[in-house]
Amino acid sequence: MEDYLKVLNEPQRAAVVNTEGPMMVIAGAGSGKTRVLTYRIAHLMKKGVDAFSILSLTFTNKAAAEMKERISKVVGDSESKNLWSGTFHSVFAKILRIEGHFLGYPANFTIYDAEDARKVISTLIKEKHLDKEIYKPKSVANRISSYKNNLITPKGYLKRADLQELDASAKMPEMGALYADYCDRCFRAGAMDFDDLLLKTNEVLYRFPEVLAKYQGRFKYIMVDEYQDTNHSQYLIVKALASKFENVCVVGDDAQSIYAFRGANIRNILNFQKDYPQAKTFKLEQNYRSTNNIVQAANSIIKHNQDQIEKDVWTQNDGGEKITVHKAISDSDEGNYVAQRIFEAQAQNNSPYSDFAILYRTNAQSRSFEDALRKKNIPYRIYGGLSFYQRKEIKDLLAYVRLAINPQDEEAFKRVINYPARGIGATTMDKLAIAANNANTNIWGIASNIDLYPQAKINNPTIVKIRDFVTMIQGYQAMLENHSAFDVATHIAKTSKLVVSLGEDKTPEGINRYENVQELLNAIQDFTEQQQQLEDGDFGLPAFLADVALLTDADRDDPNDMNKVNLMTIHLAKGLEFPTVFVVGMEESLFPNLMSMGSRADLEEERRLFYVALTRAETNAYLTYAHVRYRWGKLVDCEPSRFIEEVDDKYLDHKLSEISSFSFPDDMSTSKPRTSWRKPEKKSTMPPKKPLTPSITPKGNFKKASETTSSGGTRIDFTLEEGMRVVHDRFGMGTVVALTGAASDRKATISFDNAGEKKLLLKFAKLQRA
DNA sequence: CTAGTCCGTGTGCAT
DNA sequence: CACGGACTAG
Repeated sequence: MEDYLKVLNEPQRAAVVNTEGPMMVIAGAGSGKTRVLTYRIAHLMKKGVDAFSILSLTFTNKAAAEMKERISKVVGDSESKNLWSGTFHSVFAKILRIEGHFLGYPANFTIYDAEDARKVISTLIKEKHLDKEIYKPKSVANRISSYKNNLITPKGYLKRADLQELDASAKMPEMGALYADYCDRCFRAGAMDFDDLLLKTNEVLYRFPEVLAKYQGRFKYIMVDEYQDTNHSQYLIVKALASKFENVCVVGDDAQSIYAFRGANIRNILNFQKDYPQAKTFKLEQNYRSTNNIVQAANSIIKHNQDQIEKDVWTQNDGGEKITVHKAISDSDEGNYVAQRIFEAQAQNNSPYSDFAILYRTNAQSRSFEDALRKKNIPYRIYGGLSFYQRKEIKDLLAYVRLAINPQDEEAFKRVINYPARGIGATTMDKLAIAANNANTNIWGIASNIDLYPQAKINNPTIVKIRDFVTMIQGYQAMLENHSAFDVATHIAKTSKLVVSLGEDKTPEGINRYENVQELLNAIQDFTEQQQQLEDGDFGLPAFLADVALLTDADRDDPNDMNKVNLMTIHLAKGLEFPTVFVVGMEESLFPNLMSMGSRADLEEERRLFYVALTRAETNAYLTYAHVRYRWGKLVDCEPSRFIEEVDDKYLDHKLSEISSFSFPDDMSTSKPRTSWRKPEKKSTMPPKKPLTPSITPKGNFKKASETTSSGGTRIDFTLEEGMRVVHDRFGMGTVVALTGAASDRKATISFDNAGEKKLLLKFAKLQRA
């Protein structure tokens, strides 16, 4: 048991031991915030507070899991087990599964992701014959989302003349009706979207005093991380839950508020003192993460913002290297430069690849870095973008699962009713939808009682097909009770013919899709096994599906992904740190993004984003930009970002790319030296670069799941024997203990060095000989 | 009803 | 460029 209080500095210790009453911790970047949160919880528990009465809200589920692990090292496993921690969305989804019935939702309600939500909206726009050029589904969705995050219900909307005017002046007078219908459709499908998870939590807390009392009484201590990124809806939940004991501790940094676009309200942190006049405030200003050079450079950036809480981030760390600024010729040259730096650093210092992070403003920028890293055989992992669970083939299979669990789920129904093709097409779907609207029920209500709705005018052969489909889903439903998630999922995969039809596609993309589905089944198998090992585990499919929609790429952490270069957006990098960070695409209209250059507030948020990016670095930071880059499939000229100039020049080291051997493609007239770079030119200390070929690389179109490595996944091409050493994609190294079954049912029991003993189906497990 | 093809439109970050 | 939606031929 470590003496945790000794390893803390003065303000950190004060924040940990001050357990009673409201308090706010303003934590500068790298100031040991996580440590404070962790030890504060541990400290509470050592004082005898039951973990059961502590609620801890973090930014990612992964952060929550890590925190829990660290806490259990101080107070023990059995103590920390009952701690409630996770993201707002996951914690309150759990509460809504218990309390949602007060609002008329089933416990197994579906969580609609952004795609589902947009499809519902598109359907409504079509049904209402609205002009989809004006009512763009995406902007309608954004508006609805912002209403919800501000707790404006469809009824509330009718009272808000200002909002109605705003929508009317955007030529969307039907916005209110659309919003109301959208809510109805979700409700009749037994579905909540992401915003509902917060909105409905508020609703159930405010409308049902007994529910409020239950959770107020339970959560005696509440901690909220990244408070600067909470929106109004989240703010109200915290306020309601904390109002009995008022032991609420919020931690944040206004300088790192980067989620205004999804409703985060920076005033939540700025006004905390007003909400709780007796609140104590602690400031953590000593940075332990970065070199002095990086800390000071970051300070010099954020100074340009007007809105902020005064603080002085400092460090005792060494000065360190200056930040390298590099101008690349093109986006692919930028990729090559970064890959080359990583290659050299790796060769010289033998640093692990995972020490490096490439951070960009937009997901679309990942391409050139993937290509460059792949060329050099440098392993990497991409976070975000199209995450695994958003892939079409994955969502298709999960749609069957969703239907089995909640047949009311209309988006799932529409997704798979005719996939694989069963002769139920658009015409029939239209008839079903109309019948559902008329009968004020959902599509499943019609389909499962098709005989009761002759007015739907569906012809007999089609009725038979619908009945077959319904029977199939009901069969799945019946299995849920007493079968494991893996059993049901494999059964669904087989009998729905989905996997068969995927397997027929022999194109590289098709094979990829097939493998992704196998990987999903693997994940379900892992889940089943893990749950079976727990004494109170729930290995059913509903438990698996419950928070699948809320998983992010950061939460999927495989041992095998350990030693890889990290590629992600700056947003996703929040809360992380790396020895070496490349902030790439430092160009006007990319970063700051064109969309954010309209107002001071938006621009300040971009600047905070830059601050976040730079403060991820521990020892080395690079800022790179390109002279020309492919955007929308076309070459465009770029100007260096204003943010580079905003960094105090004494912390920077400018390096210019040798352009001599570069010849522009014919279609580019701009061979004029566009040196808008006005800083005094310093002689580059870098070794002269090799002549560059303008590598307009052939687009290798293989982007698999969230990762791609130079060595593709290999099927088993050797004979397994007991005692053999093998490597698994996720579990790492292990020894074969036993082999059972035959053919496609052949299983191996493998004792993994770090992941314990697992029984794996060989047709799924991608094993390699060690 | 299906499957294949073309066209046009958008790409900002994300629970 | 890349995806989804619309259109058209069987």
